[in-house]
Amino acid sequence: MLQVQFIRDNKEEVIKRLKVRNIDASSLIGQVIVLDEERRSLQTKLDNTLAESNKLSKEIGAHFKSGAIDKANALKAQTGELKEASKTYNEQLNEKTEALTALLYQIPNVPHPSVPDGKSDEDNEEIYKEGDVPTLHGDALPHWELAKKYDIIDFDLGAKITGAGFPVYKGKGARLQRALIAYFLDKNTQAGYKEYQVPHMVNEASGYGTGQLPDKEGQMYHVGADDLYLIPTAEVPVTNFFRDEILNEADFPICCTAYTPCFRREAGSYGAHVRGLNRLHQFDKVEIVRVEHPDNSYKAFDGMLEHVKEILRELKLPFRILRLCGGDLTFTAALTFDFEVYSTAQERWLEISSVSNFENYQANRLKLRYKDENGRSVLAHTLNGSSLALPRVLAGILENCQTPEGIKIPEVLVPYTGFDMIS
RNA sequence: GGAGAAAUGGCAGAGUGGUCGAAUGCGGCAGUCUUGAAAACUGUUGAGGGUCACACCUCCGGGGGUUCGAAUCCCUCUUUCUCCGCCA
Repeated sequence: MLQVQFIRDNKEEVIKRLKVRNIDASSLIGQVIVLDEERRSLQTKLDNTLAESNKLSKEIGAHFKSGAIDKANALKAQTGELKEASKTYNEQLNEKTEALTALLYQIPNVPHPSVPDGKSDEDNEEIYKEGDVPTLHGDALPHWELAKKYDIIDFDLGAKITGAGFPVYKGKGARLQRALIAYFLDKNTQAGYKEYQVPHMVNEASGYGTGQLPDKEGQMYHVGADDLYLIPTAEVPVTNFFRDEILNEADFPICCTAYTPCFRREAGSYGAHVRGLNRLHQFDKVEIVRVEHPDNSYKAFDGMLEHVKEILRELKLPFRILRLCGGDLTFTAALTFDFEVYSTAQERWLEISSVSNFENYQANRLKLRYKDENGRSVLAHTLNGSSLALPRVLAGILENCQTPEGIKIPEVLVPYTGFDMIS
């Protein structure tokens, strides 16, 4: 969430920049400022009451010690009123604080100045394109047909044992998945990201920390008996490593990578665009997460883009990069670039990576800070990106690398798969 | 799953109702000494709110309670450790 202090100091700027997201936040912002003033005024009243009460208690103690029981009891009689007052102030203060927090949760991150206006994904700006779209043979198939033809992904079997959106990978398909995971992790660790294996369920506090809760509750699978959530992305457990931490400047940069399955309920999304691997309830992803000094976060962001580019280049997949417009930007991000691979057989672009800088928006929820040179606690910046999401990369490979003889495995993956052709 | 013990500042560890935001040691930082370093010595060193700055307030695993007053007593939750059971 945004810092109240920041909102107070930059009221007009915040409203102006939130307009890029097509929202008029002026009323929300106004309420925040009023509530914060009320909150602080109550805090002062409470503090003063408590101060008086503390003072009396000390005097009572002193009187008891010196044997002046009468004086002590006389003072005791005075404390009741103060106690009542502080109780009332405290309740009011809690109400205000809760109301303020609830409001702050409703305000999305302020977009970076470079974020273009726009309403939907159609307004995203293509800023980069690389790779040649292959010319496929006449019988080219979409990946779900190829998956069936070569018996490498079984959607029906997944539906039988679990439900729609939970595919079973078989034989060379399973091996190719494992190869991609290993390859991505190797690329990431070579680039300086530290590898982690993390729990696939998180508690409520972690959900709040990265912003899945309270708003997107319905998008996560919830295990009621133990009140845990299946992670929708490794971003959640990894970023929450740093919840309530105070780092040193020397700790930067912090670069993490983790492979996890990702679970998403994706309620209400059906139709042609979710066919096959395009949208799943469970999929695999290798994620990169960075915690950075605010001065360095955009440089780190560029570095992440280059890193993802390098991987796609090695896989020889045609891709483009989009700068998301205000309307398509996720709630917590200040700037997001999406990577899309061109699916030749489907004749459409598939999103395979999303790289975002959250600036200090997540850090404020997480209370993730560092000590600056003056010894002050300052919020750090967090960033993350997919490097990469498996299903659509797999779809891209299957569709773009198909030949009449079979699927030709990209060269860099062959050491991982142990085969160069699926036929 | 059953029985018991515990949770205090970066770490270790005192503190069982008032003068405790908290002894002491280690670590960190600054200084003295030194050509420099080490050692020694001196000082300093948790977080949040609040203020122009002070003052002041809150925080001793989380939440609630008793009391004029709680790190200290009570309830509850969580976590850790030991023993038993089960188990990949």
